Amino acid sequence: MSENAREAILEAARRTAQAHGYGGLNFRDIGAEVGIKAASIYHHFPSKADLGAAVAKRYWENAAEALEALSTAIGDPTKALQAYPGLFRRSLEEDNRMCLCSFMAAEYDDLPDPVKTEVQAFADVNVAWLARMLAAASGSGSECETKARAIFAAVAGAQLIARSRASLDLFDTLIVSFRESGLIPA
Amino acid sequence: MSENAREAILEAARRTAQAHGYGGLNFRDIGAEVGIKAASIYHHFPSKADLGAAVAKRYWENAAEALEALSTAIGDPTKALQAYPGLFRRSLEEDNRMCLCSFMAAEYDDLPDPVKTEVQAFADVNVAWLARMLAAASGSGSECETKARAIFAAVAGAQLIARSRASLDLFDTLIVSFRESGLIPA
DNA sequence: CAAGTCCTATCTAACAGTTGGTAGGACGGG
DNA sequence: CCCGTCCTACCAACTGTTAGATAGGACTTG
Repeated sequence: MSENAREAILEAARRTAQAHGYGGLNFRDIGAEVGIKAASIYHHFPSKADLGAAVAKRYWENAAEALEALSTAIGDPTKALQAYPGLFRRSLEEDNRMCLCSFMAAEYDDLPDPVKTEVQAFADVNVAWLARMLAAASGSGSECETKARAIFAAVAGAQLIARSRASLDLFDTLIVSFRESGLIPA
Repeated sequence: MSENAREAILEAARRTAQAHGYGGLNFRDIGAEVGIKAASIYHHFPSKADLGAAVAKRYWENAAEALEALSTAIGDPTKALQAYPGLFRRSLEEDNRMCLCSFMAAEYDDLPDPVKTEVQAFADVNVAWLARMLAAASGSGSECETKARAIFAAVAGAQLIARSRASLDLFDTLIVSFRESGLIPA
């Protein structure tokens, strides 16, 4: 139960943070979920800030992997772009949770610096992937990164709004709307 | 100092909530900002939930007024639509704050029911106004409300992302991108 | 007018619970 | 025996909330 516990802590913390944010993280609840006492978590993470940063880092690393998997599995960049919002949909499917980094973007003022860094990395990873897909799909454009940022922001916003209604349908409708307007290539 | 104190409390709570969310609200800090002790706030609001609901309600009421003022001042609905993101920009201008209700949308799981209601009212007010402008601008369409929701979500997302970089420029760029893609009428 | 009564707005003081974090010991496997 | 892992027990800070007191003004009443 060495690396096992660490993994379990990270996983429990991620799930909690996706529903209640960084501020909603607390050692006792995480411990209870893992089957460990709160104080024991300090054996794996020296502080809450470190745990938060570790969670956020793992989060964007997993996102990066998922994006790579998506683009290699689908091949066609336009179709990969169409599948992109599905990743955000999955968080909503998991008990109406939201993207960890969107939540933390809201909490930005109260985040320890190391956590802020990881949150930004998540956005960077997404924008970079989107820009690559856009470039591959339309064969050009220095504005690819700008467009990528717009797609990222819009999808994050759709998730936020849909969450406040606990409605997957609303999320789907919003994405369709983005597609019809031309924000996301069709 | 009767209604005066109540006003001051609401104002301080709004400013705090726009930066730290509902969870970031606490009676002692609000009291200190107003120049009153925490316990005295209970003379004006029976509980934190009530204060939160009052703040959120006033927030969307003010938003509704601002939207009316915008559309009557500008006249042309297309130009009013173009000016819409400016309202969200203003929050960022005020010390990188964000829309109260976007923040609370993230905190949705932890919100008392009366607060949830007011948060949704804010979204409704925005969508209704946007739908009206869209209908007036393009003379038609039952999908106006759908489009309105998409614009609302995208602008909220842009604000969220821009906040996490503390960058007004980023916000402006995102809005321009929405306009160029056709999401917001040009 | 004076005295008594009430209301409003605020205070001090404390409560019970929760938080992040620390100190020091128990215990099992190599 | 010692090291990795976990524990119990605690602390100080902070939370929402309550109880009870106080100061001052307004109203009523003798």
